[in-house]
Amino acid sequence: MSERTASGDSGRATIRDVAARAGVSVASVSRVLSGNYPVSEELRRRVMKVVQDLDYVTNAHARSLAGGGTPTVAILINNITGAAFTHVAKGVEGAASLRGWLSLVGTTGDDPERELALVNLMRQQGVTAVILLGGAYDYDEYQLRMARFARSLDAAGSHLVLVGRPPLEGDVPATTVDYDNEGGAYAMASHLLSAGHRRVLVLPGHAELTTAQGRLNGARRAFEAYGVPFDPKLVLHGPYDYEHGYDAVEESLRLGLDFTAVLAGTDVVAAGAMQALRAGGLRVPEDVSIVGYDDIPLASQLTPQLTTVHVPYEEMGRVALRAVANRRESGGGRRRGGDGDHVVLGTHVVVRQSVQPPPVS
Amino acid sequence: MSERTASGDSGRATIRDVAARAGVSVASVSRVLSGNYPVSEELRRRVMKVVQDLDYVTNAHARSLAGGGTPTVAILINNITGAAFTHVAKGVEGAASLRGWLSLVGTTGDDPERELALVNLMRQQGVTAVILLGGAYDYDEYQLRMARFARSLDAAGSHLVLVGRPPLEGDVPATTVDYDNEGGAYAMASHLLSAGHRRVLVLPGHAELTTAQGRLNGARRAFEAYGVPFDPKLVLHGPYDYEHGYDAVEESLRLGLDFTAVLAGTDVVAAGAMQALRAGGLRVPEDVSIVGYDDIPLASQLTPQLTTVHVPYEEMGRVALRAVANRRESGGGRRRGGDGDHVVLGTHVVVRQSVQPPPVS
DNA sequence: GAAACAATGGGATACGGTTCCCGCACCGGC
DNA sequence: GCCGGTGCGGGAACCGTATCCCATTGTTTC
Repeated sequence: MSERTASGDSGRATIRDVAARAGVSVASVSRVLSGNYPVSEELRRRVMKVVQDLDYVTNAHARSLAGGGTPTVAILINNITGAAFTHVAKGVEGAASLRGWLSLVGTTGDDPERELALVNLMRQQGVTAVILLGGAYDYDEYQLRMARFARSLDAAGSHLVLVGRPPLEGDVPATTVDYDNEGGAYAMASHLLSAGHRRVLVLPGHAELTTAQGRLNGARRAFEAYGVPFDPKLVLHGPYDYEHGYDAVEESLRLGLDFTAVLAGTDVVAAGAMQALRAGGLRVPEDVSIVGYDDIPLASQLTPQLTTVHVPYEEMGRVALRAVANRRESGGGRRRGGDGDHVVLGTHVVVRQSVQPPPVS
Repeated sequence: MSERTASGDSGRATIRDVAARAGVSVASVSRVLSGNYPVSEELRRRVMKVVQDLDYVTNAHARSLAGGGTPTVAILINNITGAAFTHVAKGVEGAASLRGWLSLVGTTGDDPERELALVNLMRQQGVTAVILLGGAYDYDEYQLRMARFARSLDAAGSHLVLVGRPPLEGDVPATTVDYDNEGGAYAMASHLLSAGHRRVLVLPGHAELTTAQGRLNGARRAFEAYGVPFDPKLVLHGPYDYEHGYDAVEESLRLGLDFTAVLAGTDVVAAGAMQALRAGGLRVPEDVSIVGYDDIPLASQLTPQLTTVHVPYEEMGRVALRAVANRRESGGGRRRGGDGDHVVLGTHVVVRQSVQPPPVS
């Protein structure tokens, strides 16, 4: 009881403690626990007994230093409580733990500094991949920044995955999992147009956000396809939140803008817009129709239930993780430019109750 | 270029590579990077130059093996996309990264097996604390199970934190961060009673869930205090989701149950209930009043805006992390039973627009 | 019956850092 | 001019595990 193998020792038990107590070598304990080496039944029993007595678990840090270790993915997200991308996180986490992988989570809060710090922190952790969630701001510097991340992670044996943003230009070692953003917006706008709406208030989101740009483009293309003039004065940019939806509609009503439908950039914005319409004495959808984007649970919980664009967020998360896993299994070779580097998932309109033909004036 | 210090080497650069390239010892590089040892300006420059050239980051696993390492907390949650407890996660993560700590996230999906597996996985990772989020099922086995977790983590130098559930009985090394659940329900029910409601449909949640039990008890106590008979037939148990709220109310209307208000176990349940009332041709709050619990963003986005109980979820997360940090700084001594082991945060009613006196019949 | 072989356990080393301990150089004071 | 002190850099011993390589034992084959 004088040695450091004393069972009452503070701190956690080591593999040496187990070996000593079971009267076997350290190597044997390791082999019993790994299970990838022939071991006699007698030895296994002896070791497992002690493992349970000591409530021993292997030290993950030591294990990964020595070569093994559980793969870990880092999920970087703007805001955990955000509506849509938490579903992506769920998809990633679910697929990861299905394989016994771990998930680290970091929130960037839209702060480039924090983003950089987190990427480096994750690089230190030796994560298998860093998965960046959510639309990006289309600044000039952005492409360079991401390319730097990608190369940096690649050099460290890790990998960058972009989810929900456009792919990087040039020969950059990164994977992108995207959805047909513009196509969804096109379909959604077409739905309004075919219902007879001609003057539509568009709330696409922040002008610099890639997501918003895509949604606006899709809508505009639909108008062109229908030969309907697209009025830029009916486009109001702003953040993807309830307040913006409310304020934008309230302001539009105050200014007496003429519109019979609202094309909101997200379901949450649609919820705010709907509330403002009601506050202004208008009925939805009898007086004004309204559609959203994302198809989060909220959409089917509003009254009337919201017609919106379904985005397969959770599936995107699963796809992202699968891409990482495949890459790892196939040796992570330098087979860039092939498929698999950029996956685009489809979107579709979910018709509910918030759209009607415009009232006859 | 024959040695493994060659710069074009695959895999990440090591501290040895940096040392060799800078022509200094490994110890010096470590000291420059740690910054906790006097180093000449000349040496610092030489080392930092190489660090940047090689884009070197220290290996977190090696570092924590050797003693240092960034503290990491594990957040275990039922469902990332769940409404209320993601805010706790946000609070934890925010407070953690403010200190440079990392957050691991795992989802249990209400599966005890997965919970156990995750706790062990986190123990392997040597996390500073495991933070368990969300109400618990009050099975007999539960207390024993948690006590085992607590001791197991404690023995490994880690610590268990329970958030949003009642504290463990007996001398167990765990910290609990709780909110005044029953008090909030009492206040909420009182609000309905003082508005004149006497027959209230109560949807507390699953009967076995500690959260639901507390909310039901609070409501019952309020009825007693007001001298109003509490009708058990008006209590419907079920999951905390939109569908349950909808179905429960629909069924109640079908059965012709007599009530003038709905006391929902959560805001999401209230949303479902509200929808079902409308579907049944009833107006809210003119015909039936309705209240929720949690005060998630959804509450103020419903029409009418929901009167509910505010629970300081994000703050609870911050408090949980602060408790862990304090414990760590003060040596994590065995000062159990003192304060700080159980923190209870207050709740309060947020009055909005979903409550009116009952209609005169 | 001896040799070749399969099965299984042990010793030693490597993984990439941190930190203790020591040495060297340069300084001022008596 | 010599000694003690101070400032700073290097060598080496760990941290806890996986695994390579070798030794031992029991078994099969000619």
